[in-house]
Amino acid sequence: MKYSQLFSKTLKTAPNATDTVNHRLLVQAGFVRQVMAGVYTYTPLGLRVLNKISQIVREEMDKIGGQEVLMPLMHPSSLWKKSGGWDKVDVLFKLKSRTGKDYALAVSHEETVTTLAREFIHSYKDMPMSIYHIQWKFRDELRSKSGIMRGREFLMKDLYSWHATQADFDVFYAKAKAAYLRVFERLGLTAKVTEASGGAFTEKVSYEFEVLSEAGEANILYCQMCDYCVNVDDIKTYHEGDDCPKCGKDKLRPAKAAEVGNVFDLGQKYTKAFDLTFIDEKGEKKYPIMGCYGIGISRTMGVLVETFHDERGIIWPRGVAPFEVQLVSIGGGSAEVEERAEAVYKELTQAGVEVLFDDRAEVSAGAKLADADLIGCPTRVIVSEKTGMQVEVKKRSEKDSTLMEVNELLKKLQTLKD
RNA sequence: CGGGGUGUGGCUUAGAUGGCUAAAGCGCCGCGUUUGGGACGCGGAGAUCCCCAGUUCGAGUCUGGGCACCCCGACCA
Repeated sequence: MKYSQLFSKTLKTAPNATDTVNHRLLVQAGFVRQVMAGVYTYTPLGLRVLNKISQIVREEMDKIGGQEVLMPLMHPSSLWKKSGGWDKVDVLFKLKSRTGKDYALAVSHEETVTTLAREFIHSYKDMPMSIYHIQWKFRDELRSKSGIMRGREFLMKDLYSWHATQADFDVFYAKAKAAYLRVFERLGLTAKVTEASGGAFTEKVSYEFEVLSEAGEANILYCQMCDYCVNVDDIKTYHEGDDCPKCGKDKLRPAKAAEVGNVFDLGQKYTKAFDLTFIDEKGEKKYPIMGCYGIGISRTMGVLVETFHDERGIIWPRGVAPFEVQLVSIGGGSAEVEERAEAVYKELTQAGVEVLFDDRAEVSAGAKLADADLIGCPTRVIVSEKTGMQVEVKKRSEKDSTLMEVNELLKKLQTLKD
């Protein structure tokens, strides 16, 4: 992609009315635009990141046997009346059709998915089964905030699983937790498995995946010697300074964190409410055990910016960057530099490298470098009169740059991929 | 939903006590000079001053109502 052709452009002056780093940088660098409170448009640049996060999540869900589906945003009110959510869920958006019928916008998809599963799950042989989708959710928050970290509309991956026995559920639950940790590791984030309440979903303990962040809303207590972590807003048993209940080797420390994922043991709550039954080996009719597992895709994008940035801009981890390389030509007056940069662009692109090529001839070197830092692609490549037949390569996260041949650069990029 | 704040070209803002053609920087268009950390000159386009009422000879400015956005809190399937 050539910067001159790119739909979005960077802003020189920071946007007004942005409370958090992710909001300011994402707007300034041109990844998102706010449409109204808590609702955002993702530009081509922003959508690339969202898609990369989705893809990593998708791969890990597929690995544990999840099958991707796509369920709708708009639901009939009957679905929500059946579960009680129509009256109980205060953040539910409700709407009326022209003929006066009631509909709801998806807060989540337990109702829809359980209804769907009734069609296909009839026997213990149909389980374990898990399906997921990546779809927008709507929640009528009293106050959205923190940029894309708490929107009224947000992208979420939600997976649902059904099991004939609790033991089978427990096996899958552990697999799902492990998959979540792999997702966040691939995203470059350290997520703590955190004990929390099940909210309106279940009486049981649920697990949240929390990333330490000042922009987060969760208050957690965690142990630095082991992986113990608890959400203190939900579970008030522990206090700051208490000995770790798991390893006992350290005192619990308080921190702010952002919830990027969660897993719930729903038991038979929804299978009973929607009368989803199966026949077991003995011919007896039973309700499956159900689990649900969410990852906030758009929130995670915000958390990534909160986690990876400096005073100049965003520093995207390799796996989620909109482009792997930002190629900058300096000395735009020179036809020779232009030609060489164009050739490097072609060579990298043809080798399968995703390149954002700042081909603007009339823009000063300083402006281009500042924009490259702001947008935050992991690798910056400069072609100028100084670089001769080589290119200057610098990591966004590092200070020093190196001159090298394009071939060397390609080899290096390949190594990073593996 | 309670409290506080803000609404002026695409963006960031200035416009005391009401007054003449609404100002600047950035961005945009044209011409020229520039090109290793946000260059410069000259010329130009672009504004229903959030909306609706009202007060007044006269409203971006005052009054009332509404809407939107932001912050703090509450809420957060």
